[in-house]
Amino acid sequence: MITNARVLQPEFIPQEVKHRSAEVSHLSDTLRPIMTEGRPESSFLYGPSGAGKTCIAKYTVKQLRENVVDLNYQYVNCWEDYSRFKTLYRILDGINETWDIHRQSTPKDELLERLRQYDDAHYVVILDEVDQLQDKKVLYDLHRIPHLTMILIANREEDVFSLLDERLYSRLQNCPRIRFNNYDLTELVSIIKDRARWGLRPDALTQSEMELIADHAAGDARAAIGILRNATRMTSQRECGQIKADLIREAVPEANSEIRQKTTDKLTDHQQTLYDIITDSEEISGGDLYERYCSKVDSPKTRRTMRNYLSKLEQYNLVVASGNTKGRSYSPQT
DNA sequence: GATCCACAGGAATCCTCGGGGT
DNA sequence: ACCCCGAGGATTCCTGTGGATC
Repeated sequence: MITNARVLQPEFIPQEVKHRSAEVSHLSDTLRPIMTEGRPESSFLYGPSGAGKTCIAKYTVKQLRENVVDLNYQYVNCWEDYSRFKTLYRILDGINETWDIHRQSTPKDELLERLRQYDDAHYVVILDEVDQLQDKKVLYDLHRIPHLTMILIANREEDVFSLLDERLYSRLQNCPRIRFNNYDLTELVSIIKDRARWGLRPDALTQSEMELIADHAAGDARAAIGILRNATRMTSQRECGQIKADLIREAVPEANSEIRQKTTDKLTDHQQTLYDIITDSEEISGGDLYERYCSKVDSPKTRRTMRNYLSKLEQYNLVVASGNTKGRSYSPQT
């Protein structure tokens, strides 16, 4: 049934993208000075998950690379490379300058210094999930690197801009900001149709099943492709040639928990314990939470550390906190 | 309204780990 | 073998906030 499994993978970038031509041309206009040896501004893409931000950023840079003789680029996921060191390391890695860097042994800001000395083709760096960066100052430093242009990506504008300090804010506040909205139903259907066309046998998926997937994905293309991928896998396991509606419905919770699993995998044992307590208890106050946490683990961390963990869980969209000071409570994200 | 309390979260400091240099 | 250094996590200390109580 499957003719090309690659197109069902989340990181697949298609040859052509649909429904985002305005965003693509806005971004490529911003980057255009590269072609004339100028220095483009950094830009900022924001919008809900699955709205195509990462895909469009990669796609646009890829297009540009096909038209420009020489252009380096690197994709950095700030969720994974959240510290200053890791971010800079990843960026240097994109221009093969890490061959002799051994973790902490390098002097302070040697990495930045090396980037400053970089004097080759223009370098475009995509910083995805930039709100997860621990140290926003690295953005300021990167901003001052010659030949380097950043494409910043985040869910919400204010998550990034509210955390910037004065200097950086004044530099970035006028950068092009490109807003991404959720896909509507027909757009999602046509995205699914393309993937099915590229990756599945022609009769594997009917129009009404595509609409069902799109409906469950609620505007989120990543979710839609996840559902399609899972439904496809389940269908082929049952040695059936066609993806049926009931299997799609079955694939929905699986796709959702797959996405959640990806984030909870990144939690430490202590964070996981806190998360479990919160999911078990529906809603819980900070004090009760700490008590239960202490009774569950051997050597509990301090209250302050727990608060750090909680704000991390909140940032990861795993829990929601309601209330400000006294009487604040935590509940699982629905 | 003054006081107390529970809590949030920023800043400074401490602790630990891993790797290099001597 | 020893010391030193930087990074990053955890802890300590602190200030601020808003509800509860008198």
